[in-house]
Amino acid sequence: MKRATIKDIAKVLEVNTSTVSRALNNHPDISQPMKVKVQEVAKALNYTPNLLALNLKTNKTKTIGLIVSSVGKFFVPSFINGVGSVLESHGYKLVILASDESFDKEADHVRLCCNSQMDGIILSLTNQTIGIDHLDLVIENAIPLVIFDKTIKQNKFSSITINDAQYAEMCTEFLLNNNCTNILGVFGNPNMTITKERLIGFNKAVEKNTSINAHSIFASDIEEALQKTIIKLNEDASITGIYCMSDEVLTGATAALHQLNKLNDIKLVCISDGVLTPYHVPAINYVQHDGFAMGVATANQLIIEINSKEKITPIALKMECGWV
Amino acid sequence: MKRATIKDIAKVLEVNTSTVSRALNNHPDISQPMKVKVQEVAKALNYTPNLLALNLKTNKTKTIGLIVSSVGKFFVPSFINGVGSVLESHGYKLVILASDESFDKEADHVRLCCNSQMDGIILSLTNQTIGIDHLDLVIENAIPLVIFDKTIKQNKFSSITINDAQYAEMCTEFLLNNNCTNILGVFGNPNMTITKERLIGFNKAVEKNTSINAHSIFASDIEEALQKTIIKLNEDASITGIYCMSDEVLTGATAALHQLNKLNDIKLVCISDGVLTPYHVPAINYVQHDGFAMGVATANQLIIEINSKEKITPIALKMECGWV
DNA sequence: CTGTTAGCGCGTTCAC
DNA sequence: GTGAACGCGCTAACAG
Repeated sequence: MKRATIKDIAKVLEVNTSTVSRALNNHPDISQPMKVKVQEVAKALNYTPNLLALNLKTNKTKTIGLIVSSVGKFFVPSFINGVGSVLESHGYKLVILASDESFDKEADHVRLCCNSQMDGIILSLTNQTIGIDHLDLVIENAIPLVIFDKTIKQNKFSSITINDAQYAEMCTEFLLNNNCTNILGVFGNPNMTITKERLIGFNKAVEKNTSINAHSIFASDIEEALQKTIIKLNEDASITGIYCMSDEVLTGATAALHQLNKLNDIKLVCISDGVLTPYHVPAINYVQHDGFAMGVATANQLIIEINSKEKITPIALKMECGWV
Repeated sequence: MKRATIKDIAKVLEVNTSTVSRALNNHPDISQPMKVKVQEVAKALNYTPNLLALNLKTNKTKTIGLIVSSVGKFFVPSFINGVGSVLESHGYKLVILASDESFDKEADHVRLCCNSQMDGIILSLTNQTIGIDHLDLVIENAIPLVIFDKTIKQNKFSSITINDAQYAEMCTEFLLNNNCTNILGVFGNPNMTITKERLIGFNKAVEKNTSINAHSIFASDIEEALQKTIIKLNEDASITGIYCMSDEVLTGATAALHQLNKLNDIKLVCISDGVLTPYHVPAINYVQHDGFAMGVATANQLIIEINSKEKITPIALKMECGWV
């Protein structure tokens, strides 16, 4: 049986479709008895509004696009859950688009979001992205867009991040305060602003104290972090503290320590989303960069911008992170 | 500037909208020069087709709904990437809906998918779901739906799973072959069919050999797995092998072994998506339940059913898993 | 209070 | 080869 439309229910009641439409939308002009009758027939016919027709009419889709390099193990899943929980309560759907660290794909996805008339976009830049000209389309179409976590310097869109340098510095100082005089910083992909910022914080802490010996390595995935950490620790056996900028590199570094049987000799500290980190043994100190909370904040900002009538001035929100 | 429509470009060329439409769709009836002119104006006006109007016309949305308990750390992210990679190449968008292990939410999301006229649905049941009556709506609307991983006995929809009992048995036998005579099985939420199946496999292996002592515990999250494993190991110090049915409980069990300092004394084996497991030290043997591959298979099956003209007879695909 | 009409943007008859 | 007209399902402006 084909899906019922307001036309069908209008036919049954021998009234006009617009009457039905207004009755269903509880319009004040419609009499109570009529409303009741319409409701009944609607229920009997299993009527549900055709959202596609509504979309066309209102030029809204109640859909948000989330463009992210990929749905990895860390941070992003929590972030998605955070975004999802907010969007759901506002009746928005969330479309996931993976850019796979390719700038072209990122641009494609942005285009897709615009062409599909999405009501908003949430974006985390790839490590290849060095400009935001590809987002001009978004501005032309007046689609609210919020950038989170991985961003670059810009002032056209709101961004939700943390103070990367500050927390990296905090972590590094923790090592120094724990009598580590020779430390290693394990960083992610060097192209990312987030990496550069965290490196700045690391160096800042190191430079405060001239007696410190510091190394740093960059790794784009777990395996690379593992290999480079092993090499570094073999080169310099006197390293006693490691700062990891993310859960991903932490996983590699931890495996390296395991393999070298140095898990109890070297102090670890990291910036982590805090989901798996609590299960590290020996216990590990970390600054919690809560993905869920950031997802919630990002989604909320996006909703604000969507609902705002006037053009909003972009904000740059730095979220607070706690020490665990 | 407002978005251009075929009307706008028709006005510029002083032709009818239908001419423009046909020209853009490369209809044979349209003269070559006209096609060229239309293309040019379209480009000049930055024209892109309004997908919303097309959706209404064709009753298709090029959108697939993925309903999953939540986007956790294990398996699901890889699965999403697998699904996404296939869907992208077919021009479909992927909407993520989290049911949060609530049957009501699952039913709500199914309803949403139907009302939004999604072209297909991919579903993993919550651990509360004991029937599929809430999917009748899907059948009425003739929307292709594929169930993966967490399912129950049914014959209305295609399902993509693994032979849970078989691989659980295989894992357990591995322990027995490694001289473990007292073993512990760590399982997930006991409501899930997947848990029951894996328990069956575990028990089957155990029962083959009467001299084996076996325990089993059930845990719905990492923390519970951690706590219960500790208790069990304290109760019976002679346990020398642990089978973990998933990455999640493995994380808890590993933490327990760490804490009890038994990591090198107890043999671990598990069914894992194989993303973090390779970094376990000491190395751990596992049957790889590849999330990405399952995502690809599920998406492919869904595409087949979407493209099929006739009603398809559901298949129940059991994917092969490799031993690592 | 309810009916009529028009239109969202596009594709598709059926004419000419 | 091109134009006119209609319809997808729904809402809003205008009547009465």
